[in-house]
Amino acid sequence: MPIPKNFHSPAQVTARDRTYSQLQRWMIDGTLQPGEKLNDGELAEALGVSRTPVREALQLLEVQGFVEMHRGRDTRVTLIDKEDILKVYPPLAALEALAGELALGTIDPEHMERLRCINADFAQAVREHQPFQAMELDEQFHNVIVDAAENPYVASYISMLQMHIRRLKYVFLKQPVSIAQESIAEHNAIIAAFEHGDADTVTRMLRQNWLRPMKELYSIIV
Amino acid sequence: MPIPKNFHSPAQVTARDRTYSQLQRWMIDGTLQPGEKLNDGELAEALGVSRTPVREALQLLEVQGFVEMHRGRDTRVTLIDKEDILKVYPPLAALEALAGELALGTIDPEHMERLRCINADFAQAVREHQPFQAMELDEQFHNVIVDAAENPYVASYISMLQMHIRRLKYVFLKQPVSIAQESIAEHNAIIAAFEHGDADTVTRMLRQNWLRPMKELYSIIV
DNA sequence: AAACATTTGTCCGTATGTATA
DNA sequence: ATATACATACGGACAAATGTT
Repeated sequence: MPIPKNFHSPAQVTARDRTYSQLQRWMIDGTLQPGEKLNDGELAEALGVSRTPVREALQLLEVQGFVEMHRGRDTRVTLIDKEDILKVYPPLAALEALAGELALGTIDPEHMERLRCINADFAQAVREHQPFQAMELDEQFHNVIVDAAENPYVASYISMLQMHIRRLKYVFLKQPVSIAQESIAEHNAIIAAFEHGDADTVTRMLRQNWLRPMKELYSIIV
Repeated sequence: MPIPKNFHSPAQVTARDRTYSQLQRWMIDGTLQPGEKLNDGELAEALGVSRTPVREALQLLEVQGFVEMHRGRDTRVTLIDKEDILKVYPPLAALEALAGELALGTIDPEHMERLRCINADFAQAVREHQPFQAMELDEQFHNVIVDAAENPYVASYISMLQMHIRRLKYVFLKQPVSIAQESIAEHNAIIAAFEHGDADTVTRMLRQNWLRPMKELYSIIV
């Protein structure tokens, strides 16, 4: 097993990073509910670290819109409502359409193979009614396109929006939503459009592949 | 002068916020050059605060892509090169096009009046060769549309990308760039398209109003 | 109206990690 | 290879601000 020489050690994950990841997970899966008050001292004790890394993690989460900090008053998980669904998906659809457009010029055979492979697994997960697996594979499919686009500004914002969407799904549905059949065909259409260099179809399908689930999710909620 | 009742105090600006704003300004205007090493202790002394708010400010700037922190090694202003111009503008154009699309349903007469007013001032600033004024008014014009769109996810990312573009302009040109005449006409076309509810023209012109300056800036650089 | 309780903000000392001699 | 210098990460105490009794 060849190990890269510059394997700059696993970059010892810091207390702040662990705290950040854990708090984000808890907010996404609903362990920390929207509107819930966060006491940095309590969190520090619960996580076995001091207040400093907790505070730093909370500030990062504030920038991302997961928490609201009120100077001298309190810190709370941000509230969400049904309408947030209609606010989060459109920018994601727009940026993924852009990513698709950019990827047309940089995508290589290896990327294409990954797309086909992931979509095959995705189709199987849908057939076998494994909603969590399907959701993960759906995200992986889109991440291949984002990777191919080679634009860090686009990539970082897309991943942030995906985290918000995860929270919306978990909080509103309490469980992974079963993904519609249509996605499989849409993914295939996207793959074919990449093969043909058809920019218009790539962007249109990528948009649709996000906006259709948005409407479905929105219509399910009370 | 009517003062809102819930005027939650001037929100006493914290040391962290001051530090954050100041460091960001310095990175944008080139006082802190790309690649420059940042010592939190030195910065703390220079700004008259302790290391904590400096560290916190640096972490926020890291998330935004203005600095890179290497655990136990150093913290530096991120490098930029010519190609970054081609990476920053497209997502901004895509999101502004989306903002325009969303704003079509929410824009009101007051917004329209502000657009006309700002563009008139913008035209004057261009005529009188005041590039800095013109740049500010150009940003204000676009911010009206973003405000009207009422989507915080879109708004926050657009403002971040605008900061990056400012840095690119300053660092590469050493001075505000004189904005092309075309922008005035494009702004008028955007205003007219809003009046007619012409979604296609709104999105197309907003895209063009960013991508044209991108190409100009890119072609000017070495 | 003033003192109190609570929570966040800041300071600074120390520990830990990284690179160099 | 080990030690040393330096920068960042963390911890705990103190200060400031806010809302309440």
